[in-house]
Amino acid sequence: MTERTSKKSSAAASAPAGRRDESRQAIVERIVRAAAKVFAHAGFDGATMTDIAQEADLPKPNVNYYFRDKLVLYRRVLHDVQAIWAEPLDLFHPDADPAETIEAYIRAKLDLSRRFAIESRVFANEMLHGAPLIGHYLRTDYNRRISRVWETFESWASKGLIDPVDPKHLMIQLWAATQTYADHEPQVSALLGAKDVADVEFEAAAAQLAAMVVKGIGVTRPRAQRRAKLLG
Amino acid sequence: MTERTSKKSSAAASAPAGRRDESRQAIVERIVRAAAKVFAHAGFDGATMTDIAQEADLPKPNVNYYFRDKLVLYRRVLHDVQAIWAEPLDLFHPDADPAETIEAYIRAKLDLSRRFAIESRVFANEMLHGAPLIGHYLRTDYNRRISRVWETFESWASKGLIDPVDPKHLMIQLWAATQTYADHEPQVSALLGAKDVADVEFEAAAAQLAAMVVKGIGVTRPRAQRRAKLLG
DNA sequence: ATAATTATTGACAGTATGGTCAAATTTCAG
DNA sequence: CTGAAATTTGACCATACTGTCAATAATTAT
Repeated sequence: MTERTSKKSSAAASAPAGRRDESRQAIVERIVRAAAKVFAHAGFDGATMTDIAQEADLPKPNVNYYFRDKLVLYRRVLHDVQAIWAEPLDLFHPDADPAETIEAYIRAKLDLSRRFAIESRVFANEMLHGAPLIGHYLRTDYNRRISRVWETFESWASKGLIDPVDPKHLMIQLWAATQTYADHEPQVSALLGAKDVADVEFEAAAAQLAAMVVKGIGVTRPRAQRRAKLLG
Repeated sequence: MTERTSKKSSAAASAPAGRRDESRQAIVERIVRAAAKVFAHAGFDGATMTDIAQEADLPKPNVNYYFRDKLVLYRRVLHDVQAIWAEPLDLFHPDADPAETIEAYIRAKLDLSRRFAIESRVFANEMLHGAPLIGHYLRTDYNRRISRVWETFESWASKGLIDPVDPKHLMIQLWAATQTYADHEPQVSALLGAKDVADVEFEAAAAQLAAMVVKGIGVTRPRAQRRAKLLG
């Protein structure tokens, strides 16, 4: 993810022909970061290239040099965002422990909300506007990836480890409950009396949500014992 | 909410002096509805007055005749939205039944998501952009109104009717879990294999969420009996 | 009827924004 | 050192959008 100097066709090595690749990477990343910030705060239409350039501390045409137009830049941001958010789904395995898995998932999602609040908002914005760009991804890759989750819940239910629940609604609701700490920050902060998202007690949120869900879907819990056996 | 012909200062009655009040009301409402639709789909910056006018089937300057500028129109939309969403909070009373109340709240919120998906998205958008306009409302009126909820949970917990939970996190998470059906429609639809929000099984979503929460926070349930007694 | 008030609408001015260009400037290969 | 490729940047153009205006029409009070 850092080194990408792929095909050095002949010999020599180093950069393609005109500039230190390192700096280029750094600049691109700086622009993407700035763009994410601006997009998150203002939405696609509200974000101006001037704002993004300013945030990246670059003259405006320079941004256009690295990203042909605003849409390309937005796509790039969205791509990065999407990659971040797909990961916690992989926690679900048919033979994983339900309580542990659910708790880990909730913690992972809440952790992302805390650490990547900006990216979360970009994603939410895209969703709110009908997902014109990532709609296809949702209906293909994402759906494929999450099908593992359905299988997992089916397996758990058939083994009697949990109540029979519709995992789809559960996952939708968990997604929402965890994202909201980033996406609805003003409301969350107002309710909790916190200054901003950095000031929120994520640990408490995670613990309570996990406990409620685990208990609420009737997870049977041989957790402590099994864990002890496996680890010690 | 329909009739509003308040102060007819002198006698005669009817309109102020130049036009049928009825038509005016209707037109204003048409504009607001159109604006909500466009704002929900495109956000404040993405929405153009031209789009709004077109959606309302009016020439553009006519919109500006009824609403001085875009911001005033947006404020009006936001005001209506906010009024809709505050209501379900009033379900919470210290001596109400926890299971019934929570279930009713969840159903009410999900029903709003279904019936007022557009308005929900306008609200979400405002929140996503830092709530520049309703931030103050959140920190004052809304916070005052929701304080009743905290008292209610405290009362329930002290009576041993529920586990001791932090109602703030619970309400935040419930809010999110119910709003998401409107705000993240593309994702929800993709997961459920539904065409759109109208095609979603809200009944299943509500029932499962309510059951999970009620069980998850350890609500003791004399519900069926008490209810039977009260109703005859 | 007549004047006053309210509403409608085509045309337009002012501004903001996205994206381009061409002239520097820097970097590197040979 | 020299030329080619890459990069930087100020100036600029075309477009889109907001809000206004003035001319016109509809409506009502007197």
